[in-house]
Amino acid sequence: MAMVAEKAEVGAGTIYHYFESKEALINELYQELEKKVIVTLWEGYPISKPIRERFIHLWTALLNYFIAHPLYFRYIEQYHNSPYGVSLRMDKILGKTEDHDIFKNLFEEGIAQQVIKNLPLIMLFALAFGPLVALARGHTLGFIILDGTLIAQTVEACWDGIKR
Amino acid sequence: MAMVAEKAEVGAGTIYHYFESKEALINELYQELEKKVIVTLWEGYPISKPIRERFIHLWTALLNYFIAHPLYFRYIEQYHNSPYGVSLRMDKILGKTEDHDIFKNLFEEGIAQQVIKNLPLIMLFALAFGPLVALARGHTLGFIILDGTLIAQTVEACWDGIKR
Amino acid sequence: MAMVAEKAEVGAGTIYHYFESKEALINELYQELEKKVIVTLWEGYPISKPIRERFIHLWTALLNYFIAHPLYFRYIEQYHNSPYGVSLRMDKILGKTEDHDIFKNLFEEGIAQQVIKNLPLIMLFALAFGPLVALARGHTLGFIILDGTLIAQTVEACWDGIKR
Amino acid sequence: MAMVAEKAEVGAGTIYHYFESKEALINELYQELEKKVIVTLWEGYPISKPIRERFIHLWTALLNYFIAHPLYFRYIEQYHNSPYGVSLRMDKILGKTEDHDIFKNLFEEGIAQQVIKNLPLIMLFALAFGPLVALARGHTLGFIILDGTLIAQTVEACWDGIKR
DNA sequence: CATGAATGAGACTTCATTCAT
DNA sequence: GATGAATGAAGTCTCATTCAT
Repeated sequence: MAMVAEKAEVGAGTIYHYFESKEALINELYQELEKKVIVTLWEGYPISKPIRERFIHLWTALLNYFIAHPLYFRYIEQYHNSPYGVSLRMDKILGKTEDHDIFKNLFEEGIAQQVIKNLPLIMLFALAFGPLVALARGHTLGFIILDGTLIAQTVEACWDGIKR
Repeated sequence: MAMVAEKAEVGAGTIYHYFESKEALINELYQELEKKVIVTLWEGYPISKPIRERFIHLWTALLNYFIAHPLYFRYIEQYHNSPYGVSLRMDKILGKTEDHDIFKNLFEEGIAQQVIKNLPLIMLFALAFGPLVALARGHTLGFIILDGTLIAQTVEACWDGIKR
Repeated sequence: MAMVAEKAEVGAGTIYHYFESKEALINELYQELEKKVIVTLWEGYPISKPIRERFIHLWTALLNYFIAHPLYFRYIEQYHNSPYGVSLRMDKILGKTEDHDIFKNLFEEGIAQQVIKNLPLIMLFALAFGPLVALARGHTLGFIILDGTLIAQTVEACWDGIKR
Repeated sequence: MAMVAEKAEVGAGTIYHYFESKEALINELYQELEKKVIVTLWEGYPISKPIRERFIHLWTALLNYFIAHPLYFRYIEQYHNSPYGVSLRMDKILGKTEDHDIFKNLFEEGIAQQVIKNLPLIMLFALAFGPLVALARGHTLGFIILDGTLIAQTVEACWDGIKR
């Protein structure tokens, strides 16, 4: 908190006018970032195009967003792997938050159209986002430098993983 | 450290006869776990079978190991997402540790035989292990219950992701 | 102070237009409550009746007032047992405040008439108000429920303590 | 806690090896003081003498103890008037602690022998200890200087208050 | 070797007070 | 006069590490 206050150039106590506790600050920041991600996903979403194209759009948009905002990505990831994030996680798995809905709907439609493998949603999430997160992390930590070609190849590979 | 000492039923200072610091303890424990994982991967490894079968063996063995030892998995994952893990990670990417070699060799052979997509190794790792980690985490946190069928389907999907 | 401002439905800073400091607020509130107590004591004071009857009136009126206004009592008691109250207390002992005067005069008259024990005033105060405060506290905290009979018995007992 | 540590000439954290929290420290200290008080009360207790003499012994011993240990008295009193003390108080009223038992037994015997007024125990406590506490406080704060004569007169007056 | 009491920097949080609007 | 955001010292507590026994 001391560091946050210093970066914000305010007194230590000032933070507590805006956030009830450290925990509240962490949660609210997470939710703010999540909203931004959702907005990004919807931008230019080809709603009437085939499943595959829509998937590629979403996946690519998400990865690009994380690449463009490495701090956001690190924060979201740390949050997910922290005690703060666990309760929220349960809700998400149960489909209570908006951002998962985009993918959830896409996957369900894909299954119905027999374009996507008939696997539990959670497996499809794992197949689609597991690699994405691994890549974003690798990029953030400086292990890979992702360019358009690589991203295109990888999203294609992910599609191969989930498509029928 | 106090809790570790208590669990170990030794005095707080005793730890420092065996480990130079908390950081050293954490690192050495990680390396110990990693060795165990490598041993597991080699058990029953079908060294002369086709790439695909070998991949399926390794992937399945790894996931099963994590499912059987959720505490090991949690520790390894936390370690990777912590400051302690970052330096080590660099070394790995550069191919300095054994466990990556198994996969590295497999992937390189697969690329050479034109069975596996010609992507940078790091992308293949992401495509293969990203989903695995996501699944293991979901299982550890109680969000999914993985059975043999589900695992078989998922490893197949991962293979679809990396195969040519 | 924040809570006071909220209860008063004013801004936090507004308090400082009316009171110089927290300490001043506390002291002024105490003095206001004390005035109210004194007014109560004088109500229906049987000025021409015997010492005993006057004592019983005052004692009973005071206890009843505290029972009727438990928040006032708690405030007065806390004040007395706080650093704020100590300086004021010195003055009182020295007879500088009005409310003690009522009792002081009564006691002095009682001593002169040889109706009350010839003890230092401060002992008489202790004998008369010590039990009263203990009772009021017990009532406020819910340990006793005082009714007219009990109060009458107790004031009689207090009189027994100070009478010759 | 900082001041406690300094007085004890130990580091701030050291306190927490001996007491789980500030609250625990406060409670344990209180209980220690209470034990000392009880020991004092029993010293030279004239167990086979009349009620009156026993009462005078106990009352005088208690007051003398408080006079001799003003810091103990201040601590005990502050404790009683603090949130820490309230829960304990309930138990006491219900007669669960030893020190009240001495007086409780004495009072009950006195009531049975028709030597003491037939009032609820809590009133007798108020009549006996209310003045004692007031005196001890006055002494501690320097408002009175108590000598043997004064004490003897006051305990007699207290006895007048509770005796039949 | 083993112990565990001691350390003290640093973490989160509260709160009386100020001051620009 | 009124506001309430800002302040920062001070409070309680934690924890990796040391060292005399």
